[in-house]
Amino acid sequence: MIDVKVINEAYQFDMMIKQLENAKILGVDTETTGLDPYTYHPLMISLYDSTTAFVVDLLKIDHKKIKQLKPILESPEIIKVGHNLSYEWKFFYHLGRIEMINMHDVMLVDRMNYAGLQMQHTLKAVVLRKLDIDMDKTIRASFIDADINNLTFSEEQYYYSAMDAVYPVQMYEIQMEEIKERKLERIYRLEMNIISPTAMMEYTGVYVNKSMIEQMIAPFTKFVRTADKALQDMLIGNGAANSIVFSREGYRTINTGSSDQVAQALERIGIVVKNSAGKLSLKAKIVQRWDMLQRKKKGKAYKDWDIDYHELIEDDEVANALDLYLGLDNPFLRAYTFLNGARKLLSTYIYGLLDAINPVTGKVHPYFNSLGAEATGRYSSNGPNFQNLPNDKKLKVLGLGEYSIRKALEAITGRVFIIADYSGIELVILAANSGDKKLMDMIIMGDIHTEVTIYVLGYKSITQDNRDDQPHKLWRDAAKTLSYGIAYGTTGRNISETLNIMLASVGYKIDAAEGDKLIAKWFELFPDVYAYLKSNADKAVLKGYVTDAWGRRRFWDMETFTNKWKLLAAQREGMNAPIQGTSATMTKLAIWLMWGRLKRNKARIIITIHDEIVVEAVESYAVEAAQIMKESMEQAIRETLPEVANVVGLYKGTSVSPKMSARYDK
DNA sequence: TGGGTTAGCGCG
DNA sequence: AAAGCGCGCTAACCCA
Repeated sequence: MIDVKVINEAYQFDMMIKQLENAKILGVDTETTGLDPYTYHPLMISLYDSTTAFVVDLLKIDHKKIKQLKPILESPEIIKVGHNLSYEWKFFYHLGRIEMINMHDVMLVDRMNYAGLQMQHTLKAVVLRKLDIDMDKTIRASFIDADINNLTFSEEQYYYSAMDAVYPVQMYEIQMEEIKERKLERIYRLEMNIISPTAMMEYTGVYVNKSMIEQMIAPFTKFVRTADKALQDMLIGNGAANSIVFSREGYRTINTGSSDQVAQALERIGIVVKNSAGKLSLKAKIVQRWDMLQRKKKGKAYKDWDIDYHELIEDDEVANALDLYLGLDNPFLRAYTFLNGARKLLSTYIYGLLDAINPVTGKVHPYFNSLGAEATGRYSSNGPNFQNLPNDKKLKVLGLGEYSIRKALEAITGRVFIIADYSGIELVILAANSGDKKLMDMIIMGDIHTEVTIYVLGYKSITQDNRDDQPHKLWRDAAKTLSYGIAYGTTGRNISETLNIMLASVGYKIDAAEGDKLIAKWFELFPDVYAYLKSNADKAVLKGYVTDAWGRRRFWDMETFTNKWKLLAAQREGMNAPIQGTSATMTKLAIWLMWGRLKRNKARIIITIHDEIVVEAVESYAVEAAQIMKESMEQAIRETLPEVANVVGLYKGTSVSPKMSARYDK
């Protein structure tokens, strides 16, 4: 039985501190009324030094005393063990400006040790697997939204809070053993190190210009409403309506937000768009493919729709945008896909972003889950997701190019953003890991995509000088898609479908078999890449895991391989995982390196998007910060891809190019 | 009403 | 029938 000591008087707290100073290992857990440090109320701190479990009752202890934990939590001698420690990190930083170090996060370690196996990583799930203890969550304390004016804790609640610090300590040795077995020591250190910069990123947040976003509501709503009304009128006028519903807002035949309803309505008038499984689908890619094929068939069984948006729509702006959208020929599909795109931006990024603004800081504080993509090791972001904000091009295609979601993210007064990214890093990794000298040379010396355009697609008119002009750019984009597709384990069928759409305007058309030939041709050019990808596909299937440059592993449940499709999926995933994993490792290392060098009060890492790192720095420090970022990112390349160590110097400023971006201009 | 799933789409 | 990798979010839809 664990000895639990409740701390509710100051002298007890002081005695606890004395004892903990001698600890070697310390379990850490906190209880609060919510998830957001700026708005929640702290309730308890649980600490376990492997002899005593302390529970500090923060309803009774002065929060100023939390600062006394600083030497313990910041001690490099005492290892802090907990579940999802970025949460605890923010807690102690917020309440005591404590920067916890030397951590072992049982949640992250479990994600790393079982990457790809789709397991649960809650404390309850990990404790069940590692300690064979079933934590009873029904008795356990939950204090979300608790009314602190009316709150006292029961003995049971103290006990169960204490256990949240105890179990992680009991799992420590077991997990360390697993790490050793898997040879994950180096990745483990990196993942634990970046807990601090990750937590700080979340804590710092990003200022979002609220009024800039609010100004987008009216035009975007207009676009959605107008396109919706046009589509309704077109469906009704052409006999696709089963019923018409009148309301205060107007009339409608279907809910255009339902792709199912739209697909069925279109089916009624002979517009039957199906995916390869034969199911009705209105996915953009499927729609584009269908539209292209119909264009070819014109004059046969194809009904030519004579619809003029300008007759249906009063607003010229919307009608003009609809005229051009995606180059689709069919006016129904054009209206629908356009509507769908505009609606997505309005709901997810305009309203979504406004909802996410923190009432205390006025900033948005997304979570950055450092092993969110647990299969490959990449970060993910949520609440809101800052890794998929639409770029300006997307808005331009919709005819809303005068607005920008990304530009609404602004550096705070007196600071600037510095954005540094690895460009085309996945192909660099592919070249380095496979040892394919030819691919590496093409990346470094010339332009890989232009070369592939010439040698694989057989389009010879492109040169380094004309590559950005049409139609050459079209071909180069197709070559780029082919190269990245290959790194993802693509198939001939997929390549044929994708390239046929991309190159439709120049009359390009190949079938699946010809797609296979293109892939084979690509591999003829880069034979070492073929051998490398093949060996990873084999490893995934035969050993059940593959490794990245630092030994990061992705696993598969080999029992599922009796299913042919799961086996094929594992081979594709096996080809890609070491590439994505190495890229993730590289970016994480860069984050760790710059975190150690950037002056905390002058520069903060605020966002990471896979191969990009954004820092917010005071203007006078920006040049120095940019240099530190550049050096950190280059060092990260050298330490993850030693093969290219001598090469990096050659593309100083291109492959690693911190761009100064002064978004602050008030 | 509330949770889980599906379709579709945003990003690298 | 399934055939490019990795994520998260919204709305619709289904079921209890």
